[in-house]
Amino acid sequence: MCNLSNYYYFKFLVLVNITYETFHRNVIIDAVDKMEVSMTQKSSPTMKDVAREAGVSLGTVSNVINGITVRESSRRKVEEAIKKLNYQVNSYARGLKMSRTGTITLIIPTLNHPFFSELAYEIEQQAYMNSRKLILCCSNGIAEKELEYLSLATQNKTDGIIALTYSDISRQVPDNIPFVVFDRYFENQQIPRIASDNYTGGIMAVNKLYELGCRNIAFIGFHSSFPGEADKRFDGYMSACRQLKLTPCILHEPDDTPVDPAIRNFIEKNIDPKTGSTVFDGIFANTDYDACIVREVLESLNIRVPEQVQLIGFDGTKKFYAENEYYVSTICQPLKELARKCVEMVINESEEILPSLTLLPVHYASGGTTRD
Amino acid sequence: MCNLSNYYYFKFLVLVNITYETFHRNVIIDAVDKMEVSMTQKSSPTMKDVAREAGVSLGTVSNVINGITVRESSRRKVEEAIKKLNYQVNSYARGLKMSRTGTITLIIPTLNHPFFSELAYEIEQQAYMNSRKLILCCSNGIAEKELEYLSLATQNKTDGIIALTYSDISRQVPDNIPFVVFDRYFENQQIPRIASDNYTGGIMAVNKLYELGCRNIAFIGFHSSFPGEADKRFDGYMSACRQLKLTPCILHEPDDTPVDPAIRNFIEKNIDPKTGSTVFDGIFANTDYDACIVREVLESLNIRVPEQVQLIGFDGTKKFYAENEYYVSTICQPLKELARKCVEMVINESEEILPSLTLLPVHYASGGTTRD
DNA sequence: CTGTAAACTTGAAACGTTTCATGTTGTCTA
DNA sequence: TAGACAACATGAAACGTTTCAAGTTTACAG
Repeated sequence: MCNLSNYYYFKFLVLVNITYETFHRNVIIDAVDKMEVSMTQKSSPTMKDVAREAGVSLGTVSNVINGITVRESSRRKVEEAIKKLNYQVNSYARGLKMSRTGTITLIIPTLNHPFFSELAYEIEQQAYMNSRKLILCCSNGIAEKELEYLSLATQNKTDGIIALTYSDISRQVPDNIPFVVFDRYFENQQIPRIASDNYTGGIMAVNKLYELGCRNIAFIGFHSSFPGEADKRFDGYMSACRQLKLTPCILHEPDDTPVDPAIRNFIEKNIDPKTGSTVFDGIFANTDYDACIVREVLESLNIRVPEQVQLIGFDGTKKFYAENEYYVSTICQPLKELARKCVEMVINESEEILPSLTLLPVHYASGGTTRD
Repeated sequence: MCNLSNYYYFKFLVLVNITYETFHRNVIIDAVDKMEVSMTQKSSPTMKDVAREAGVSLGTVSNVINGITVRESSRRKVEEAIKKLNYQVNSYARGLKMSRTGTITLIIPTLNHPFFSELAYEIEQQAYMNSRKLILCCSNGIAEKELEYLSLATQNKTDGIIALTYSDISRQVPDNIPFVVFDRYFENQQIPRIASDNYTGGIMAVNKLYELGCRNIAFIGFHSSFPGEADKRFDGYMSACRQLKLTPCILHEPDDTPVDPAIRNFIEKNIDPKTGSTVFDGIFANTDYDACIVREVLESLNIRVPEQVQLIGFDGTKKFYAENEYYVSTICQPLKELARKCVEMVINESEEILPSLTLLPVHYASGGTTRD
């Protein structure tokens, strides 16, 4: 029974015209099992079958499949047999023997955010281009789930792990599984980390706002309790303010703060009663997510963006219904390149020593919340 | 060499204080291999190791691991040994023996659309809850890639396939791999299909617009050349118009038409020169994607939504920066339930005959493009 | 204390590959 | 034509599980 697909099962019922109940009697089940063997060739053909069909040995078939040189005549016979039997390698047998499985595991909080989903998408595409399968694990940022997924991954002898977690799982990663970390900053500094150049991005945002006329630039952001490269955006902001001799004006709370009220409160506190506008004329928001909320709050307070306040976010989140349009003006992370780097490093075919930190350049893109 | 992580490799170089070049001489490589064996215990412990450690037989260890009853004292010994050796099942060996791998393969066009990414997310969560791993395949809707992914999946002996494709791959699916299809309509009608109740959704949209005062309701949509349940939205629209005695007003083009110009053209053609507004006062757009573009076009023509024209889309696409807010008023597909159904049916633990079509109910949600 | 049934344990065989020492064939030289 | 070497083919062993027939222990009734 167990190996019959439902479709096939259904066909069989029709064919033999018996009821479901009768069907379950052992006698009939046996009959079915036998039929199955003769009708469909039950389990897929193996290399042995191919070898027999082609009249060569197991080793020769293996050589053909793995592209090892084989006499032309043998190769042809084997290839014909493979086609005839519709043979497919059993990658679990291969995995067992080789202890290489051709899978990469991605541990990511969620897909319900365009940044994560796009990153996951790009990583999948890169994995595909490198003939790897992608195992997707959405941890929701829950430490226990992160660990559980990790141990699943090691159990499955995955060939590499790409992680974007909210807890330090590096201690539990076996030495022999390649492991790269996106953005996050672990205790074990030897683990290769990949991120955007957030620091430069922060500087870029402030400079852009300055260039566009802002002289009073606020920072709005929420920091995770778990350290990562994204924290550098704030550092970039501070550094640029120093450079440009601007007075910082900052909302920087832990990320368990309710975002909307905090932003509203911060903005209201900074409204100049004389002008009715805010004391700042530019805002650098730590993420596009924050920037979108900032914009909504500003609009609800009848402060016009970008006329009264210009706004730059971070991430490069694109409108889902328009290729290449952004929800807000933003510093774009190079997602495709980040994905490529992650996959390349986790595969690391060259077997070189990997840099412990790889930063990729960001760029600015206008999204209507700035006057450019 | 090959099994050393880079981290470990690096440590080793430091330890032994030799140069990279020297390192590659065979002699030294051998030395390393030997060291590795003694230093880290190279490959993970196997059941045999556990059995030896616990002083029981292989079969007993297997029984403990698989929750088969075993004498209490043996169980304890085995569990201790497992902990001590940090044993983990090798799921490739298990997969080989059982020809069950614990994986579900999802073939989906992309993650760069909130509908797909949310669906993928929910399916992953369901897979996790059923102790399955999710292999993600983004085909970009390219037929060849769909087939390639499919054959990868069968080669990997996946336990089930959930597909949302733009070509009929059903013929290539082996009989013995459970297969369910999301939305799409294949030639082979025995394959279980899962979708939202698009027909009712279409009716719902029209009724809602009618309820809100519209008496002239247009349909705007683009149909794939590959048939699916989503085509029923249009049927629902037509049916509701008949019911309510409304005159249909339709833009329904193939989906390779450039969307933006088509919509602009359609709308402009339907502007009443007297009022400056459109002849229709309500629009049902086939997807939220279309609806968003419709809104942008309307706004660019200075037609106000929802004051002059009310607009309902389809899918239930939420704003990425606000839980439970929609980009447009919409008919929501029950993504979580759809995902649950897909996984449940592809696993089909009860081994029942599966319905060939499962439709799940949709519901309306306001998103600011209607006057409610 | 014995006999018997029930409960548990044992280890060889099998799953479908890859590997590799050994065997076979073919080719070229002298 | 023999000898030597290269090229290729062969199939048993191994990878780490599960399974299952056969063996051993335990519990309990008489």
